[in-house]
Amino acid sequence: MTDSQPDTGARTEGVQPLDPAQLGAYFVLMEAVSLLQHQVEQQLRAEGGISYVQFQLLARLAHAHGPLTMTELADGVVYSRSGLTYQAGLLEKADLITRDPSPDDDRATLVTITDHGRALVDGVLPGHVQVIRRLLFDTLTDDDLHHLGDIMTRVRDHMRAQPPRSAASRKRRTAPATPTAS
Amino acid sequence: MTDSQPDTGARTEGVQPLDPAQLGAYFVLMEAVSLLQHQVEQQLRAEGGISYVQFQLLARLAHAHGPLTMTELADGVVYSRSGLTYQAGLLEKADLITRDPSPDDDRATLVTITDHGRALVDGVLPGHVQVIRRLLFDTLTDDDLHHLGDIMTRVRDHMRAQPPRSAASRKRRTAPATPTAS
DNA sequence: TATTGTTATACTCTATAACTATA
DNA sequence: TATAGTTATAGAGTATAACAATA
Repeated sequence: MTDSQPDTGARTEGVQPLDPAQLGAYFVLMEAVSLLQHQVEQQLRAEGGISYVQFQLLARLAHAHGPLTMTELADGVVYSRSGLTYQAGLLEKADLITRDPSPDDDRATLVTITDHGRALVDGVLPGHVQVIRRLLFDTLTDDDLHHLGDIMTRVRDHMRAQPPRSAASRKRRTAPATPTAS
Repeated sequence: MTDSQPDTGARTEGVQPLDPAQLGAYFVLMEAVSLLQHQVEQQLRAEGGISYVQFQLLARLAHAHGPLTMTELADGVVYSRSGLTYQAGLLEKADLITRDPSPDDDRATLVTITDHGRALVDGVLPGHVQVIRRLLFDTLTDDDLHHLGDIMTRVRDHMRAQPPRSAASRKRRTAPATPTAS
């Protein structure tokens, strides 16, 4: 938080306020997911010694058919290149992944999950599933479930299709390079 | 991440795996909200110089009719007492809140939002609303909206009613586990 | 020139434990 | 004894900018 307040006055004139139902839905969504994230982090930390970000990276690698480049791996999980390098460094040190130069593109790094990494994902998954079933699915009907999946898929696709907001849009997803406008 | 892997073997035998629709809905939910959180943080930081947590605290105070104690303020927003003290310190330093001893209970601290704090919330809200409308509500029908709100309200209430999971349940969560009118 | 990835660095945030003071 | 809050401190994570190497 900066001491002086940045431009609060971004062309906000004439903005229609959300109706209470919309605002309420938004806040409840954020609150519920925040609680869920917290519990999920606890479970992953306790049973696997990893964060949710690390779990996502490992799960993505475990699900892929072969190695992924750093850029492919980052997509949607981490929002800065250096952030991914940091996480990859931790995962490599823990022998959960390996990094090797790509034969196709000498700039690229290929990331591969190790047997140890797969074992960790497999070991952690049942407990993970238990948590999300207990917290999320126990209160949902089949109809709720499908509606939720449908809604969030649409929302996600919509957000991914959006041009990176802050003007300078040339950079790809991994590095929005948003110059803290002020 | 620890070097040695903690107990992965929490009684996970016989756990029914989630079906693909459930797992998919879960992952999409987490991904979509993560993207949303990121965009929202950007907007708040750029236009108000505050984080989402700080925005929540200020919004809660602005919405309340009077001052709140630290404990009341923490509810659901922050998961450790020291975390709240830290955030309150920042907000106080920026003249967005004040902290005073409570006349009713000499152990308690009463937190009050300042005019500056209210102005900040008011100034930041239109842009905030723009962002969530553009990212979230533009793709949702009225039916989606109500279903989403309904679902997440149920999920939140369910999670708040859950007993603190981690075996050693001695410590009360920062949150008294009481519904928040929305 | 643009892209891939790493490094150095500074900063924000969170959480545990020890502590004070009051109920 | 239990609760409210603060402090000290340590650790995890993130982002920016500068950099090297390749396409």
